[in-house]
Amino acid sequence: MYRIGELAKQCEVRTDTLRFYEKHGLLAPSSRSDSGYRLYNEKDAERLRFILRAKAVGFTLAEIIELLSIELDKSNWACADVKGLVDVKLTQVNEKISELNYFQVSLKRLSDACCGGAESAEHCSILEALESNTDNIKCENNAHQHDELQYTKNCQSKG
Amino acid sequence: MYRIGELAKQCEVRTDTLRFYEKHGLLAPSSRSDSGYRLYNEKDAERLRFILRAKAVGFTLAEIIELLSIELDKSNWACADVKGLVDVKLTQVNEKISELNYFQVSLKRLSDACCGGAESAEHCSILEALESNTDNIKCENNAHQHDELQYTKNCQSKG
DNA sequence: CTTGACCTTTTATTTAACTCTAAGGTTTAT
DNA sequence: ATAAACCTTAGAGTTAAATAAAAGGTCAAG
Repeated sequence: MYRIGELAKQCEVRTDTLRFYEKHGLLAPSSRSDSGYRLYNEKDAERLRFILRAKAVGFTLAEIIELLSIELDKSNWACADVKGLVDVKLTQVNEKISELNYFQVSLKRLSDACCGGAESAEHCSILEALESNTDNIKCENNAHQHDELQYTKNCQSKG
Repeated sequence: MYRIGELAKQCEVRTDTLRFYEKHGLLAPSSRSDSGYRLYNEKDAERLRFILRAKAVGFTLAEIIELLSIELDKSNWACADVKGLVDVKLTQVNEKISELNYFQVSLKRLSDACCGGAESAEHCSILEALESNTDNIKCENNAHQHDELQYTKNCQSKG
């Protein structure tokens, strides 16, 4: 039997987190001491590790509650149910990755167009792109005179 | 001059959002009507479009406030400052992508190990992986008997 | 026997970016 | 003139997952 602090340390979470999980129906200690302290047994600890593993692959707590309800009643669920949850999450993750990839490409394009030097931002390609249209970035090539390495490298490659 | 609803429609945001931006210092209408209605001019509209473009490449509102303060006082800032903001954001985006890629790979591995059929979840590879260790997934190959296509395809490829 | 670490509870705060509600004033079209 | 559509304000609610704070009880060591 572990007290809350012991289980928390073992699984590298905070005691707050364990109380939070209890309040939200993810994990309750199987007993209490005479003085009201939470007492977790090995099965509780396993359940916590299940939760943490599910979190580590991207599930939200709400989704983990679903997984746990299946886990505790496996014979009444099909593989299709479990795989369904995974696949829905996979789709969400892929969508988020797509969005971030778009950010990544856009930011990279902005960054590459800018010399990044000590020159005044008056002709900064980044600001100009945000002023008009991100899709059509002009390099600040001839806008300010300098021969900074990064600038030369970036802007010459744009023709 | 646009009233709030007009500008909102033009830029495909809600009036609530414009009031929200005003409260948070991103965009204030340059004047008010006699009856207190917000009146936005073309410059205000440009500023809103700047905000929306910055949002579209992944900047938070707090970061956009920084960008706007540079935009309004360009000559006192250097390209390095602007590019710095972009590059910091780029790093954050890349980190987030890495995390999501890890989720993606993990979920894919879970999904592929599971037959996804109508069989009982009692031997579901996904649940078993979450019970013990996500890194070492066993296929439910011989655990339940069936010859579902997906299952065969997935699990045979694992040897 | 007291100090400090640990435990209890309830309630509030955090972050981001809105979104909604309530209660009421204004404009426009019919 | 009246209904619909629009505008005003202040303030509360939403989501996710904790995290913190306040006020107090418990336990082991010295």
